[in-house]
Amino acid sequence: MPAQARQTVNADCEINYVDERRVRRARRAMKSDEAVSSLAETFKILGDPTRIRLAFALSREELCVCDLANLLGVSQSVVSHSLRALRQLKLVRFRKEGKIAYYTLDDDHIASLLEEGFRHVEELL
Amino acid sequence: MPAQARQTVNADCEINYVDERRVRRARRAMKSDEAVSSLAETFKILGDPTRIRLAFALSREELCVCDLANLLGVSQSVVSHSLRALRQLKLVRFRKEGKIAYYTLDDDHIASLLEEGFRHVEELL
DNA sequence: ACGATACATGAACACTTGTTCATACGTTCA
DNA sequence: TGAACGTATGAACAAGTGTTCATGTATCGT
Repeated sequence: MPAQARQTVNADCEINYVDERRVRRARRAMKSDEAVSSLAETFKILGDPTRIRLAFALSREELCVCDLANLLGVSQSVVSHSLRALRQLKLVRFRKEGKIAYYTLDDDHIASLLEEGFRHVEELL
Repeated sequence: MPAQARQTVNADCEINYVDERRVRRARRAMKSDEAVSSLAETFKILGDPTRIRLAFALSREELCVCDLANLLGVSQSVVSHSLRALRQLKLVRFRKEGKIAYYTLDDDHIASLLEEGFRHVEELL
């Protein structure tokens, strides 16, 4: 047990068995607070069935708000609010053609994220 | 405009311009409700800075609860509660050695998810 | 056996979130 | 210009969430 271990201070466990090497390696690898909280917001937005279905559909097809409401079987208001959330995080983008707004995924990373996520959960069924 | 378009019914927009082909393609590609809500729960759990840092650290190092608390600078209770959430979704697993619980990521998909997610957000900084 | 340690958990609270309802905005068409 | 349509948004409420505090359980050293 390394001597420095005793330096670590935590209200609940001021312990002396801490594996300092592992902690230090983990600390060095850790991402910035900015990146972490930004990623947390992204995951939080995707942590909703409606928005997942929206994003997934938009990763395959460009669709307008009304099409999306029909596709998902939810109200136009829900779609609009949901799209706003996705828009604010730049997950989707849209173009307007007259009064119709056509949405698509803004980022290939998000499509990959969804693919990878579905691979994960489908493995557990 | 295809005739079937009129079949689509939605309280807010019973429209006739719907692009039926796109909607049908999207509907066919859509994942099952089970997969979607399961993925939503996974993202929801990861939609929190503390749990992201926990998961990310555990993707690099096997660590005990107290090490994690020290690493993240949070209370043992927060770590325990957070790990429980991750455990319930089978995102982490642990082994007990005496009174010490060593945690690791349970699934490579989750590590990929985090990597892909960080690539996404770091591109927007 | 006893105290200390490492971890888990339940309750309670402040805070956030998703949905609904109503309404507003911009565009098209007659 | 006015009505109908597609979309956006604000307010309000129920439901869910993260944190704290207190306490419980299991293990270790003495």
